[in-house]
Amino acid sequence: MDFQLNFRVSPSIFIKDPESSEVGKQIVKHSIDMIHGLGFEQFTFKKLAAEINSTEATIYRYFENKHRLLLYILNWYWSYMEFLLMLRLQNVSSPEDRLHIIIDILTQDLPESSGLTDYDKKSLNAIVIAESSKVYLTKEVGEINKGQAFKPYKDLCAMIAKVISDYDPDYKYPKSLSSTIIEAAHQQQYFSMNLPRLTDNEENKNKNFAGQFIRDLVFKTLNRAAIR
Amino acid sequence: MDFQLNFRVSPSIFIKDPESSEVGKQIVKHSIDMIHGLGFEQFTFKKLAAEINSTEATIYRYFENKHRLLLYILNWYWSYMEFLLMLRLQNVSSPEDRLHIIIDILTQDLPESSGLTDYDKKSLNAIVIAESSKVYLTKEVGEINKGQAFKPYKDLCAMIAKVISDYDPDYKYPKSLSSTIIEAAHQQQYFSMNLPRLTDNEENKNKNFAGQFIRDLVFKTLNRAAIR
DNA sequence: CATTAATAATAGTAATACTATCAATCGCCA
DNA sequence: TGGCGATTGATAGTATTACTATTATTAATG
Repeated sequence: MDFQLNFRVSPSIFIKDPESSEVGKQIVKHSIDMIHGLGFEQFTFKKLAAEINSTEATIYRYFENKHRLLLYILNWYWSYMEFLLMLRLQNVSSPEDRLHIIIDILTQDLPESSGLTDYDKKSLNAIVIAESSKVYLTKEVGEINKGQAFKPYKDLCAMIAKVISDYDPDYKYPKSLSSTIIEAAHQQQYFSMNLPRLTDNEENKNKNFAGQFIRDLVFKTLNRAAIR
Repeated sequence: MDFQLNFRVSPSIFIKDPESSEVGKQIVKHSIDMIHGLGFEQFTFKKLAAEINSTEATIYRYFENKHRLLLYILNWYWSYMEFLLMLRLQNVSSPEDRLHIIIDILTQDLPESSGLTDYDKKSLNAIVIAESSKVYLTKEVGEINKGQAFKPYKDLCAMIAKVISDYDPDYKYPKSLSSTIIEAAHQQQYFSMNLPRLTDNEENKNKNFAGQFIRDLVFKTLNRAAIR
């Protein structure tokens, strides 16, 4: 269970590794809560510094700007998701069952701290839903991408795509379907909460609406491989 | 052909209607080009003022802030899309054909100015792909939504959902499928250009990749209604 | 021609997004 | 124990952003 070892973020994301010191960990931990509370736009390093009783200068020694910090958080999340998937899929051989598990993980709240970390999972979940696309929807995508900072996202996407292909080897768009369901999982949750008329979950009554929608979508789209 | 008449944005979006004056039109027109060129984050009212040889103060008389201006642009776009759909669907009765047309419109570039407006369609298209989700991914969604500012998006979504239901009356998620394909159309184009490994359009060779993927997805997901 | 409305010009404020400097602290090695 | 290096805190400062306010011009209307 060497998750910590597995979590190797590209050093291009940070200036100094936040895992390497106590302040660093505080920065990440509290930024998750604050970005959730304030929204990414209203979140500033000054406010974060006040919160952790440190200074802006210190935070700038770890991250170039708040966008990189968000990117770091998302990298952590994507790596964690891949880890979670590996864990939950390890004894499941049927591609169909594997797909069900993947969809559950994508659409349900993160499991409460299993001791691995002390990040607030509710906040992290909310950030992923509301802020994650801001991480790539920037003019700097190209630069960031060169620095390998989207690798964990691509890996996660490739891993899911692999299961899709195992289930339906003839399907032509495994990676696009994979990125689409990852993003749709966030979107449909966000819309359910904020713009429910863009969904069929009006009143936002159904807790696992996104999961049901995506499950239906995926299994109608794919044809189970013939059993040899 | 009373599109101009049809385009009624909720007044909560602007302070003074930009359609009501020459400066107003310049603001919108040039902001589209500049947001495309600089990206939304780097775009400022100061830069825009310089571009149109006006002042910040003047722009602030039209829009409270740049987010509202982006919202205005997107409102225009959503209304325009609905108009385009109505136009192209008016003589098509088969739900299947209607769906094909919808997917084409969602995934292809906007048609070059038919004289209706002088907005640069290339820039507008790029903005929609790269910036549109920022319009709802904000802590102010609730406020904005109360002001009816997402009505054109919801209308567009409902219109597409209606065609989906005509094609497959038993399908349970017409609106979610509709919002999902609208968003996926943008995403898959964005990923093809910037993070192609999240798609099956590596090297970004295929010009209408997003269209093909979505077409496949939609028609596999839906079951054509039995003909009575 | 007078009145009004809109804009330009200018100035100013508070907050943001940084950068720089230097002193205090802490761990570690000699 | 004393000193070295590395990290952080404290403080200050700059350029830019996101506005608001004031007054002078200009244009449009009646």
